[in-house]
Amino acid sequence: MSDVARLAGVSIKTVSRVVNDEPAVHPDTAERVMAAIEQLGFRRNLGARNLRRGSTTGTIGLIVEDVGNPFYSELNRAVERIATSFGRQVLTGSSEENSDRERELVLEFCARRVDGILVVPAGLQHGYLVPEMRAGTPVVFIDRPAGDIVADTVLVDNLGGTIEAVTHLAKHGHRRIAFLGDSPDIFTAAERLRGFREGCVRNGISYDESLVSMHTPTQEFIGDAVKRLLHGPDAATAVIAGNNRVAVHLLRALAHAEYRPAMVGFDDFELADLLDPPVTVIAHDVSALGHAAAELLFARVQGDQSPPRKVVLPVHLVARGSGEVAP
Amino acid sequence: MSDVARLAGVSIKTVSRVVNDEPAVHPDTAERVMAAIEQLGFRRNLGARNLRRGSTTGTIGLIVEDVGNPFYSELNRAVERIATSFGRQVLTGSSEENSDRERELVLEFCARRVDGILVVPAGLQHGYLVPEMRAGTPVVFIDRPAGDIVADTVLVDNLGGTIEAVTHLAKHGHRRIAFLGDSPDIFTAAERLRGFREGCVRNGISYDESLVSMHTPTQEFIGDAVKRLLHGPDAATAVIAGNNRVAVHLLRALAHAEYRPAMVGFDDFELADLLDPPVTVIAHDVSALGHAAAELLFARVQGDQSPPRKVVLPVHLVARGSGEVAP
DNA sequence: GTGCACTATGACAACGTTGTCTCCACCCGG
DNA sequence: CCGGGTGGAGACAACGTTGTCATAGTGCAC
Repeated sequence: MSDVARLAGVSIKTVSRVVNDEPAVHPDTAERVMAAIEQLGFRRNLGARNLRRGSTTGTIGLIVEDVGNPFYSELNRAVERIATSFGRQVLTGSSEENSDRERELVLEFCARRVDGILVVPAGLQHGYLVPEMRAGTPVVFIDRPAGDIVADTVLVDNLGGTIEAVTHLAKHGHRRIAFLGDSPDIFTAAERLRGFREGCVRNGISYDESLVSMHTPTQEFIGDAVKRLLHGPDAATAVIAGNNRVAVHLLRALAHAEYRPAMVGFDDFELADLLDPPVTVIAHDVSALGHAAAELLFARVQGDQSPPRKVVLPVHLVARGSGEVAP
Repeated sequence: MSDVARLAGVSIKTVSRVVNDEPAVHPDTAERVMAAIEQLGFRRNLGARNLRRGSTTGTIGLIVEDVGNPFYSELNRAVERIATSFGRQVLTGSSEENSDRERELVLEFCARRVDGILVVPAGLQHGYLVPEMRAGTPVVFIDRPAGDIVADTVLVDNLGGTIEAVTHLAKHGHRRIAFLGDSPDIFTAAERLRGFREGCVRNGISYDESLVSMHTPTQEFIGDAVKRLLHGPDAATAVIAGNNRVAVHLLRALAHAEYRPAMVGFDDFELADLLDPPVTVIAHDVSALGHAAAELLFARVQGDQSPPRKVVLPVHLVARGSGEVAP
């Protein structure tokens, strides 16, 4: 900046005035300055600017389990859209379902003085966030609630969705329904299992724990579960996949099976409609999830001091075929 | 920081020493300082630190067409992995295939003093990058080359891949092959079309322009193309989808067709193996693309001054069924 | 000619850090 | 008792900006 000032024969303050479009600069001077800027390829240093002005950095942080998972990348996109409309940029990070990594990312983002943080929490301990939030960094939890603090949260109706799935299968005559969920440490997985149980009760089906499998989904693990739960004389005639990862592995495990149970998945996914049979799912609007969370965050950024809010977004069953077959 | 210093009864420089783990601080003093930090919830301001030290900001920028597209989110993930290993964080942005937006994002990132930029370019004009690159911000182009400047680039073998696709179909007896590509303004689309043409020549098939359709893929447009190219007496017996978006729309358009042509897609995608028939694709390792680009970027960040490099990653055909049917 | 408002510009401090230099107290060997 | 080394700590400037205030020059009404 001082180089530009020297070249243009003005003070550095005048350069500042020009780059900030402040009035009260003579057009000729402004032009000289612009020329110097052009010639030297000057860009103002936003870091220094933010420091001096004490203003916000114009960035927000987004922490998800894995930015490469289509579910989270759709969320990412929705968040980015809102951020852009508020003139902010997005720092992203993958926690890999590891709470230490989550914490590391959050603190790093705070040190960078992001204007706010959106997080799909991996752990259940969020006390470390209290000083940050008190220091004025708003935090909104997405898809899963905070472990041990009260904070803004946007969720989907996991319970209602799974109940609906069970009811749907029961309506088509199924009495033995298996549930394959993600690790029970994950809020959504636990909640959906709760919904499964509740759904059984409401439909007069005795809840059978031996038809439930909760584990981080890998092809191998799901394959084993399929062998165990969907074969033999007492096999389940229908299965619910607890999330999109489980669903994909399950579909692959069933691909060459002689017998295909009825199936409903939680979370919609691309091409579900083109499979044979098309996959019935409990769908929810991931974009809406990101949208709502980001809107809430920016309300906080702009000074909204109202009590922490909890938003629960609706889900709906999309019947495509796989869930409508009789036992 | 001065608050911490006051509370601990030391100078602010000593606080700095403590937070930076510098030696030559008395353990008792350090403990007092730590306690004060804890009590006040102090976090050092990374912006100010970077300003003072003149060091890098520890961030890199990644610009893709759409962070929500699974192809780019996988790329994003690979980039993040490398960035993390270098202790950097990633700012992401979607250009939406709009070169003005791309430019805006790049300049914004530069103003934030990112250590480097990875970009899947939307436009063909990159002169605006010259001052930035001269100022020391390395830029690596991913998936598509820079329009009018020489710069590091990582591509996949679009030409070879499409030739292979044509050859594969020809080997299975097809002589009338349609090509559905993305907008010809996009480098990869144009390059794959070139490969299609070359593939026809090499296999003694006369290149028929009426069997080619190049357009931003929408369900409607692909549906029309299918009606036009794959019906009637002179219809194509096989079709090549120019990228993953085209493939998905094409599959949907063909889902309920009475006649299914043979098909090969460029870009692999999830569940391609579970469709009926499973989709034969020209696959390439998207993670490797991000990996290679990020590695190259960090080499530059760390001072590698060698001439700009152009890396072309191999592709390979994955025969799954859809491409192995006779006319 | 004097006073006043107004325009265009500059000097300087400050944002929150850290690098450099200096200072003081203490210990040790001679 | 003195000189020199060492360990611990502070004063100060500087990073690249911008907000505040001051200044010089101009035009205009009295």
